[in-house]
Amino acid sequence: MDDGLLLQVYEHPLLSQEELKAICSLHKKVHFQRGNFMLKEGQVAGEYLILEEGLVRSFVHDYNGNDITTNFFSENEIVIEVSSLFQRIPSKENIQALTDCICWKIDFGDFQNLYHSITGFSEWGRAWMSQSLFESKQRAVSMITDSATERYLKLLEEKPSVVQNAPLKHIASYLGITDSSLSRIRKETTRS
Amino acid sequence: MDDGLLLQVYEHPLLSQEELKAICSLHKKVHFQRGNFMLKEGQVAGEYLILEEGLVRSFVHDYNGNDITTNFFSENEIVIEVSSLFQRIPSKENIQALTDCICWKIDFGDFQNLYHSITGFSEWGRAWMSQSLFESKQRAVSMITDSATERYLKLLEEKPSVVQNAPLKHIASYLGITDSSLSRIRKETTRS
DNA sequence: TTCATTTCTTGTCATAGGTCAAGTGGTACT
DNA sequence: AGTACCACTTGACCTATGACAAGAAATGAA
Repeated sequence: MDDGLLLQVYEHPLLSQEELKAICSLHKKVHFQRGNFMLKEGQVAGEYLILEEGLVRSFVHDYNGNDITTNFFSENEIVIEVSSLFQRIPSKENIQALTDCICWKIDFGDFQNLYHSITGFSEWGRAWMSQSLFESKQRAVSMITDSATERYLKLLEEKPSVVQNAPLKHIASYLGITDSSLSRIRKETTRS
Repeated sequence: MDDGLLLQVYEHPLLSQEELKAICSLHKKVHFQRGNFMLKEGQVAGEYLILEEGLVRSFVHDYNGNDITTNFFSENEIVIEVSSLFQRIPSKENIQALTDCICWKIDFGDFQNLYHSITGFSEWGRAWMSQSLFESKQRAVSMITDSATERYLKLLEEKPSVVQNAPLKHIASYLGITDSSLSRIRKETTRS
């Protein structure tokens, strides 16, 4: 099994080589085509994915039916809807492949067994989730303190592959602006 | 020990009465005076609190030195800086009592012992954290889809005690607007 | 009670970004 | 080749909210 990627994702001081092997062996390779949904709102997530290749977004619908991109997932990242997976409730979010994707999948049941039998794994999981929470809070603060242009430039720096590969309208809704505005911002910031 | 509050907070299908007792017995009552800091940026959190009485806020500083309130904690809520506590890193946030407070405190070491010895407790913790993550993501979406007035009305509905007890400037920075704007919004929406 | 300080309100004016609508270029299907 | 549909750009105008500044009202300390 070609699991270099997984070893990197699960790297944690409390996890031994044997434990890592056990964890990795429960992942299966899966493919998604551009446009496919990994999770649709209303479904209960039964697994999560580790993205080896491709670009993914999550989004919700606002009351006007417009969709708001809530996150982008790039290579080496965990693609997951946490509330649905861990609280066993229907997802409010959709998760969709923006390009063809290669992923490693692990089922919730297998995950649970590891989580409750390997101390280091539950530590890893908690650390991962606290990092996600931190990033989410940062996003909210950025919406308050940064201008649209600053938010765009930050995204460009932190996830250049998103800016290069995602349609402008998805990037715009992620940044909290209209696509017209993003088009103007891009024009301004490119001309240098 | 008067632990009705704690029993309510730790309510979870996988936790037995004995386990709940063990968990509650590791909490100690502590008091804070209005204005006191429960955590300052730069410190590593060594505990978390359950708020029995009072009102608390967390905040960060933006690059102009202004502070941005990132959250309010009301009675029965867990007052915590997740990243610092679980990743053992210095906090970027401050946590401060807005009124005199009565809390129940549990130390990180005691928490860890429970977390790794009681299956239901690690499930409870994960569920709690995934709920926090959900709320944080909702906040980011609300910043995008809702007007300032709508955000204010939502806060009023969800946490009326905050609107009644927190200074206007903290509420304003939490909502992502200036205090002048909030003052006008309040005037508009009150006149009914 | 007085003075100082903070909190909140209100006014005027400025601006980032929204709305709506038209236009261009690309891609896919028939 | 023609048609339909996206994705993106651009223009003209509008609006919510910010910036700044001056009061008023409340709070707290001496």
